[in-house]
Amino acid sequence: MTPPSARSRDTRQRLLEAAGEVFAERGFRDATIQEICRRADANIAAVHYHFADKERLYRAVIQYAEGCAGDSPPADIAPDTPAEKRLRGHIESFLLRLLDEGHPAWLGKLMAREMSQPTPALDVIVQEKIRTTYRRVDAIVRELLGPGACDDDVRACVLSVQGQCLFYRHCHPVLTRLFPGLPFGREQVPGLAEHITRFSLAGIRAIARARKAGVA
Amino acid sequence: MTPPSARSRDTRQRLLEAAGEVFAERGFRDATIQEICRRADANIAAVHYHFADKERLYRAVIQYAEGCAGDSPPADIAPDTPAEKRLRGHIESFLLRLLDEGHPAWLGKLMAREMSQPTPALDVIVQEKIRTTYRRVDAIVRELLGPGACDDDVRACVLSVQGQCLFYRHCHPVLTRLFPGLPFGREQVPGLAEHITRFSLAGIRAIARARKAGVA
DNA sequence: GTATACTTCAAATGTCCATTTGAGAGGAGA
DNA sequence: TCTCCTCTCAAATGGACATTTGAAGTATAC
Repeated sequence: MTPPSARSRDTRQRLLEAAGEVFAERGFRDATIQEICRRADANIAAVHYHFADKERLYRAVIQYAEGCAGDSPPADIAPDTPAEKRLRGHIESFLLRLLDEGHPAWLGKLMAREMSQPTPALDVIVQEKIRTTYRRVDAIVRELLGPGACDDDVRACVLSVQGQCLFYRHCHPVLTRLFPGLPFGREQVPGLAEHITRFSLAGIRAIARARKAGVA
Repeated sequence: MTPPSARSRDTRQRLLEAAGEVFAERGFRDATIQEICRRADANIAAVHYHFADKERLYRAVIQYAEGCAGDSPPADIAPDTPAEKRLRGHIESFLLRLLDEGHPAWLGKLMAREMSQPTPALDVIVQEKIRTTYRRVDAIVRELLGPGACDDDVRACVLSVQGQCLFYRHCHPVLTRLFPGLPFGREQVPGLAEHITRFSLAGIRAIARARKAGVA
């Protein structure tokens, strides 16, 4: 047994990157091993040597992606920041992850794909990533809604916030067709975050008021 | 030349319905003609006889779907209804179209699929359907925002509303995993519509206020 | 330097489907 | 009844890919 050589790790790495791109662009089924290997500049058989088969390659990509984008709560935000600012911070970093075309550009796309067209990998993703993000937003919204908030209201508000953000990823193809001139990339994130935050804060406060009125 | 017989139209029809289901469930690529024909109780070759090939079958399904779900603005709402009520009406009927598991259950799913994973058919859909829906919401939001509203604000608000609605379709697989007990089907539409309307009305008003403050 | 395990390679192999084919059923009109 | 269509059927055909194979190549330990 020899430890994996540098060359081997290299090929493996290149395959993961290339596969991430291709899976994100085309989806699991439409992605071909040939194209992945072409982009990774590797032999067809390399995939089967390093990952056994296409499905396990896909699983490895998902794991790799999860590792890349650490949990990344906007780390530069102190925990005692007011909830309004934390909401703004979350929305901005979430949008950035979704719209960024930079390094693991494919990460957001891949996740979005899993959400609307799940493979067995989704179960793992939900457990390990989505739940964490959800809890963070849950805490923020709960604080904004105030002490008496019922779980249903909290959940609905969290989903309203996340829904607004995810829209720009899921419906990107529609947006580019509906507004041919307008860009929806990382440049637009601050502006979008500003809007979604303002919109959502007002929404959350309205739910809080309605709740109190209803209970009283 | 004999006009298409009743039997023929029958088979064609059954194929369209079955294909709609299967395409919605599995996507264009993963759907197999075999399964479509099995569900339609038709022979494999029937697809090629009636539609020439898989792609043209798909196009026919899209057209058929567009025909089915007419433009369906909540028709029972008079045009002079206040904008708040019209917003509520739109949200409810839009959600219903997205979450309904009834007759053309696959319609919403198919559209959602096109949005995040477009085929060439998306261009047509945008032109013929999405733009229409967009314009309707645009008018409502514009009225709510008041006369001075700039186009950017209107657009952002429209997308916030649509984003919240579409979320429940696009992320349905995630929701069922994140909240295993909770249902997200047509039964839930009134409650969801209530929340999204309240949330969005407050959001839109906040944007209107911010606009005025910024301009003044 | 050579033996051994790790890694790459090009060329099969096999499978899953879309698509084609040619032979018939069924029905309307002469 | 005969004939010409329309429509259905079961069995090929063919292509696109994932996967396998066995022969090299390459590094590392000794």
